[in-house]
Amino acid sequence: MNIIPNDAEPTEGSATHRAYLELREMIVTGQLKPGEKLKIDVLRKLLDTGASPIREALSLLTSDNLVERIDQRGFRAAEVSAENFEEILMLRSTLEDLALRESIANATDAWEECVVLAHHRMQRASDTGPKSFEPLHKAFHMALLANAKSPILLKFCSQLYDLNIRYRFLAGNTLNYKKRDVSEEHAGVLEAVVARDPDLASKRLLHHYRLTGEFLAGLIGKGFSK
Amino acid sequence: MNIIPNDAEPTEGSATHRAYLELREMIVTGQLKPGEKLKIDVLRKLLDTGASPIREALSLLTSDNLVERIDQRGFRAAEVSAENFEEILMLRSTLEDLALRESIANATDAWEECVVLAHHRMQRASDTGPKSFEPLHKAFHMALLANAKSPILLKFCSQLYDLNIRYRFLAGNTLNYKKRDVSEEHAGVLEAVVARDPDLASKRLLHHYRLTGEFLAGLIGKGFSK
DNA sequence: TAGCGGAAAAATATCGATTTTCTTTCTGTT
DNA sequence: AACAGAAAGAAAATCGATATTTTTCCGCTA
Repeated sequence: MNIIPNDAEPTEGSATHRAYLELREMIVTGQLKPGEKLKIDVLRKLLDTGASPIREALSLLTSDNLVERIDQRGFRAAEVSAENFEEILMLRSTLEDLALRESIANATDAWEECVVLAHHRMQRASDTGPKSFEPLHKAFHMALLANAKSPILLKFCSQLYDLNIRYRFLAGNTLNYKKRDVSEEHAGVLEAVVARDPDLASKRLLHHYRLTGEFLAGLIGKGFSK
Repeated sequence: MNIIPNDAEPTEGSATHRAYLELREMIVTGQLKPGEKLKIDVLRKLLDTGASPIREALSLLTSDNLVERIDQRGFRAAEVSAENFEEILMLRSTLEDLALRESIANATDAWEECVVLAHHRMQRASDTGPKSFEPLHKAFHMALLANAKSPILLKFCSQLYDLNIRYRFLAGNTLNYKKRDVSEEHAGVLEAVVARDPDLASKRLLHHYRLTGEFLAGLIGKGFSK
């Protein structure tokens, strides 16, 4: 990530790629609501581009479980539910546990430095808005796992991260989240990673997720109203 | 496939959906080779359809990790490697273990009947060609897991199944596979599931995968030549 | 002869218009 | 008043053509 992150989407990349990033952002942040119909024509005008890039971007977002595609009936933003949230939490716990252990097993100094750096950048941005904090938060979590030589696993984790963070946005602003002792929890995980203690690191990471899960479950309540 | 193939793809569904199924089949069976460039124009003529459905189908196949998309540089069939194979095997073991246990935990008579039925259908087709056997084989394996109330997990398992079976096709014909005691292994899993013994069922299922893995690793050798 | 632009060719990506499919509304009947 | 069926409207899907980008190939220079 660089300085002046947002609004930095001029003409780089293909129209499809830009549409992909924008739509993804809109869905994750809740700007496009769960279950909402995603009409090609509306989005086309909204993003000022053609129908093809939109369709293709939406097709790609289906991979990420952020968009549902119903043949001959268009696209819609993925639904949310308490069950879905639970499932994401469960899968994240399982898969990140796996990835983190593998990552630590392959530990190198270079990787360790990347993690420390990612943590520092996230810390530095902890007082700024979610717009700059969130990407760094994700970067930190992914950096923890990045040393696992398992591309598919990492892809799954990345997807689940996005699905999870979406619930944070849907549950309201993310300020409350940061009010919690998240900072300490992160530091704890980092410490265990630097100590190359897989059990402790995993324990702390999963604890972090469990707390976040309970926290969000509380905000969410039992049901979602569209 | 060949001239006048299954012909069982009339006009049902959208052109995109048909293209998706055909391309997927071609990649899984190795008709489109790993790493091969997938030129829109070639496929367009091959499947006798427009460029849009092809592009969209390829975009959807990226979800399944069967196609790689490089922005502004087109699509290609996913690469294969010994590491990739190992990873798939490892993830499958982990995730199917999870799913199978959850599935058994939620066991109902109706589900049990579906599993028995799927097994029977697969058995009945065990002497026929892979063309009819393979879908039933997949159906059986997915039926085992289907009772887990975890759509995302099941989707992952389904994807990993396809990725795995691709290696079987790439390693040569699937006849050798069936020569093994696969039939007995399947029966063993079924038995344990009917007995609702999660530990035994999982143990047998993972054993089945481990054997298949070793078997394929032997065929594959260390490297893949394009 | 290796390396370096720089056209020409090829392929991708995108657009605008058309066709097909779904959805809603309207109408006549029971 | 309720409902089936038809017709109009809306939206998705697809096509054909064009614009953009990447790749290839060739001649030039050092």
